Parts: sequence; C-alpha cells; structure tokens
Amino acid sequence: MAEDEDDDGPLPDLPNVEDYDEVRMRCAPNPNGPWHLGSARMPAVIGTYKQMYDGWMLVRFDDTDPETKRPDLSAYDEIIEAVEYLGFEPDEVLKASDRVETYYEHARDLIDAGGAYTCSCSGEDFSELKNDGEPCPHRDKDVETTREEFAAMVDGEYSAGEMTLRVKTDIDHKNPALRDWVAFRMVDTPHPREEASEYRCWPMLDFQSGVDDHLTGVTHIVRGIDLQDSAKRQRFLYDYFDWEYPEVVHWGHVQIDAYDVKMSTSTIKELVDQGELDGWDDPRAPTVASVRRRGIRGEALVDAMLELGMSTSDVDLAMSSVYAKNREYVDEDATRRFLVRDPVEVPIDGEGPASAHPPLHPDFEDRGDRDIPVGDALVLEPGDVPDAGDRVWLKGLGCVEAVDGGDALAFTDDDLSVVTDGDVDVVHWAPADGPTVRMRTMDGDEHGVAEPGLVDHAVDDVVQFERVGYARIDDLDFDGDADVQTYFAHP
RNA sequence: GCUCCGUUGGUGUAGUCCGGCCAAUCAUUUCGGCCUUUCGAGCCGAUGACCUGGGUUCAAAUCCCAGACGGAGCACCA
Repeated sequence: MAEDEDDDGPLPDLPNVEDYDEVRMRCAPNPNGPWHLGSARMPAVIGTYKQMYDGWMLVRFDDTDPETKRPDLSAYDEIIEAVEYLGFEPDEVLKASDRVETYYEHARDLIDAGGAYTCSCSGEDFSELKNDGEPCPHRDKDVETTREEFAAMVDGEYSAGEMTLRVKTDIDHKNPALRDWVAFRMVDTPHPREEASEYRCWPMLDFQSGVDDHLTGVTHIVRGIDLQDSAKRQRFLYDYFDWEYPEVVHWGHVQIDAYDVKMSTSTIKELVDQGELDGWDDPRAPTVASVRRRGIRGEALVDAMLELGMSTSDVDLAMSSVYAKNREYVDEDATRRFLVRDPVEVPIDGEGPASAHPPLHPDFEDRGDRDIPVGDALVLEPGDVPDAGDRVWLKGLGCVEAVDGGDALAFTDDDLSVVTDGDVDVVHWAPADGPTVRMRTMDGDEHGVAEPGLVDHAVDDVVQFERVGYARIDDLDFDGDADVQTYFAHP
C-alpha cells in the first residue's frame, strides 16, 4: 500500500485533511444499551480513518439524558469492548456526565456574550411562536436575569419543564429547525451514575457535543443524517465563542437484511426484557454481541461496513457481505467436522472400515486426520438417508447401500468413481453415540449429533461443519439439552 | 406546512466537482462450468443499473429546469 497520495484507501478522503496537523475524531455513542449492528458503523469508519491518517480517536459517551435515553450502566464497558472487538483502540474515553461543570461554565460565558436566555415557555407555546418566526417574551431578558435564572437551574430550583436555557440564534431563520434551540433543560430523574446523580440541569446534545468537540480538538465529525441540522445549530454557538467549526461528514441510515428484529436499541431491550430474546447476544438479535458470539470476526464486520461507503442516502447492509468477508478470515483455521442435524439413526452392517479418517482441513493435509469410529449405527440428516436400494457415499468412509427395505445400511464395493461419475451423492454422517450438539442459529435452535472429535476443541474455536457451515464452539460443558453448544455463523 | 439532503444492476459502490477515454468500475448475490470424497476457497463464464420528462451540446450518468420517489430535521431524545 502506498503510504501517502490519494491512492484510494478503504474510504473516501475526509475533507481538507491537509489543513490540520492531526486528524482528530470522536465516536459519540449514547450508552443507553449495548450496540446494535448499525452502531458498529461509527467505530468502523472512524477507526479506519484514524488508521488512514494516523489520527486520533475519542470515544465520548453522550450520556446527558438520564430519563428518556437513560444510560445503562453496563453499556459503557460493553461499548468499549465492542470497539475493541472491531479492532480499534480509543485514544481517550470521556463521559459527558463527568463534564457537566464544564458545560455550565460555557453556558455562563454564552449568557454573558448575550447568546442565550432563560425561557419558561412550554414546549407547545414556544413551538407555535417559533413556527411563526415570532420571538418569545423571554428573548429580550437582560443578561443579569438570565444569569440568575440559569444559576437557579443549576441549583435545581426548577422542576422538569419549568425552565430552559435557549441559544439565541435567528428567530426567523428560514429553517425552523435552527431557531433558538434549547441548550439546557431540567430533568427530575437522577442520572444512574453515582458521580452525576445530583445534577438536575442537563445540557442538550447540540450544546454538550458542540462544546466538547471544540475542547477536545476534534477536527472531523462523522455522523448520521439525523444530525444534519446539528452542525447548523452549533455554528451559532461557535460564532459566539469565536471557534472554528470542524469539518463534517454525514452518512445515511443503515438497514440490515436477514433479521426479523428491528434494529433499535429500545426494541431489542424490550424483547430481551420480555424474554423473547435470550439476551443481547441471542443469534436472532441484530447486535454486535450476537455476531461476535457466532464467531464472526470484528474485522469482517468492519470490512463490510466500509464497503457501504459514506453516501448520505440510506443503505442496506447485506449480511451475506459480512459472511463473505468472514470466510476469508476464518476458513484457513476452521477445522472440518461433521454435524448431523435432526439425526436419523440407521444401523450399519456388513464388512467395512471400523473408522474414518477425513482430513482436519483439506487444504492443509499436514494438520492430520480425524478419527471417527463407525460402530453399529450411525446418524444421517433426514434428507440424506437413501431410499431402499439407493446408495450414498459416507464421506471419508465409503459407499453404502440402503438394505432391509431402507432400514439399514450395508457397505458396497463401489469405488470413488461412482461419486465422480455423479451417480452417488457424498454425505456427512456421525456415529450414533457421538456427542450431542445444540446449535443456535438466527432461525432458532437446531439439535444434532457430531463426530467425537468435536469435544477436543476449545471454546471460541470456529469450525466448519461440512455441508452445513461455520460455527463457533460456545460451551463444551453445556448443562442444557446437549453435550456441546455451538453458535452458527453462516454457510 | 417549513427547511435540508439524496436517487447508478438483487445489495453496496466507483464515476458526477472539471461533459467525450462509461455500450459504466469493483465487491457481494444468483446461475452455469472446471476443480474437489463436503461446504468453502480457487479459476472461467453468465445474468443484471445511470428515477422520469424536457433543455443545453457535435457529445450528458455527468451541466440546467421541472417532476416523481425516498430520507432527515422543525423535541425540554441522542
């Protein structure tokens, strides 16, 4: 890879990079729950830009709403873990709820600059005036009164809804979304973090994030189109403070196919609470934790996210694209194993080998062979059981024919040519007394019997169940309804 | 209603700023073939797209106008 030049990297260039000594970016999640897959796009892109430009990345928890987007105390760590799983390391981690005093200080400065006023209008009243381009009666309040009332807000002397601090922008700006927006409001519910539980006066995102971006020297902001107007609102703030606004790039929303569950933190949380999902890492949940548990590499997710590019239109991420990327990472290390789902037990008689020795990995013969005993009965998947008189080739073992009206199998003396000629299908199989397996998939749990060697793996190994697909070994000491629990990744 | 933004094959993307080299790139998907005692990988091949209508021009995916469709914001959410 070329080191410099615009030799196309994995992402389009950020604007005006040459104007800055260092590209500094932030990933600003709301810790109101663990991450869904869409959230992974932010660290994937920002982390990649960090690598492209040898830049700096901050993870800043924008946890300034203790009520409607109430932080989940365990989500802070889970989000950092998710970032690391994706392969990135934040240079710094901040929590907005630790920085409330800083926001207050800037609010006071803004008030002194004549840039804000306390307002006791109800939401509806203000909205009505605003939509007509009319100032509210509080707009011309003198600075001293605003100072006092803001101090009272900070002291918690108002209840929710009674008082706000508004930034004075342009009350008849042609875009109604930009007119005199709220910078601080009262929240009665204490913040779940002990350290922040006394605050009642909380900044809104546009204020908090605007101040923090400047204070942390952020040069490039990457965010969703839902925050398109944010930059425009914050520019008023930056003008009052005489700050330079960072470069901004917006992208569209991501949808992910293949899931029945809506990709929204609140929806997933609800399903988990109701027990519809077995936690955030349920394979049916469109979450980072879920694909991780399935053995999908963070890098694969990142690669697929990067292919979505940076367009502002909404995009659909095909999980097949994630799977394609993941195969490239895991195939080489994925030991081949047999797993027979919905096993049908069939006795096997006649003369034949006592065991089979297919390779652990066909591309790496030097890794050795498996040892699969045959016994007097084996299991096949229902669709693989031959009808009476038909033959199948038991992979690694040999050709068998259905005898006794289809109730048993007997070895034939056919050689491999029957397979290469296309007359006989090759199927996977397992001894009937092999370890039982529960395999969790996006479409529900499957049960099966595997070859004995499966228990020799370690947790977290990704294996390839031949003719089934890749799966991660999850629990070798499973106390549920099987000996081993696995999570299916993808074909 | 007001204000932004977007629209290239099934999916995503390149190209659009500075019109011609674009009968449109790459990836994925799907389907064939080769190889293979699975699946995958690998190799070969196929299907498949410039939202619509006008205009400018020798020439438009690219510029202009209009429209359609889609998304976002107009919160004391982030």
